[in-house]
Amino acid sequence: MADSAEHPLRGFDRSLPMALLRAREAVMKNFVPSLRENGLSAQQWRVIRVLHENEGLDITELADRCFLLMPSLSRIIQNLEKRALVSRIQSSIDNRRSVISITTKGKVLFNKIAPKSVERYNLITEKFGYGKLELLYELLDELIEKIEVDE
Amino acid sequence: MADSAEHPLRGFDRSLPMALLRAREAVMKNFVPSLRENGLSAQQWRVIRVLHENEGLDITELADRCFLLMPSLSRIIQNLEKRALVSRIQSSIDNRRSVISITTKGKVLFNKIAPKSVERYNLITEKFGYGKLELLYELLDELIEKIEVDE
DNA sequence: AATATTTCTGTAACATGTTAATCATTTTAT
DNA sequence: ATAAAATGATTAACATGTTACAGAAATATT
Repeated sequence: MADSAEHPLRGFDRSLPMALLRAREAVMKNFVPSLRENGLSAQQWRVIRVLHENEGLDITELADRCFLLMPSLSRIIQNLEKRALVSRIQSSIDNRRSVISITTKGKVLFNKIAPKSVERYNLITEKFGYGKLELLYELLDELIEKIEVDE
Repeated sequence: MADSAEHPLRGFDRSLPMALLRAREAVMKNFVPSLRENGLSAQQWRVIRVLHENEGLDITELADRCFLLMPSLSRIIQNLEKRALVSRIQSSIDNRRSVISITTKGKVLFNKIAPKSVERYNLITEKFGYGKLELLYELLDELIEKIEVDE
């Protein structure tokens, strides 16, 4: 078509960031409360989850995988550390670096919550359709990829 | 297929909320800085934009259209009001209600920023393709709709 | 009319998002 | 070996996200 240059500012309801935000909220709805029942925020759950998948990460690596900025993660780790859900050990090679691991208590909590996450995901898959979900993933990945080329 | 019930917890990188968040970040990247140059956050821009489209909204209505929670919006309006970008008038019919409008100064700012938003959107449309973008919108809408049925 | 309930808005308290600045510890350059 | 630059992590400061609570005004109930 190549008529993209002629479109005026799209109505706010139809803007791409809003559509993505609304979809995300819809997906997360009804899962956040069950996290709260277990004393976790969505972001804290992300950290727990990533550490369960991959034990022993330095904070920079963890921030990258959790898609959290360092200042946020720094505070989150302090919080989780106080509750003994994660532990921190200083690297002997590089004194700047800390390595974070999930504790046994953290793993127990993970195993308690994980089934609810699976359940939620299965419900969405059922309602929306497996094929469409896969298509959506592909489109989102491609969108990100194309946007980030030379940017 | 109907095998949706058998999937274990998806790898974190591949979780739906994360995919949506990453896509949103990619879309917003390079637009937020140009907002900052004009002294606005992304949320403040949302409010300005919605008020420009639709002048004279009470705060509940505005929160709904901006997809912001009331406490956040309450603070944002106070901020924008101090800077004379929006104005508030008490409803004479219902003393609880405030009606918010964009000021002339707010409109000037909107007109300064809007072209950059259009430009950004056109670039994304060009890189990703108009057809795929429309497909993405449809999928996101359908996802939201199906999730929110009896929920 | 008096009371109870709902509605609109705001505040409180804490967690997170975000940019900038800081500090200590490497690593690199000279 | 020393100064300069880069790196890992934290803190500062302010805006926003989020749940709970509070207050005032309108509406419904009795």
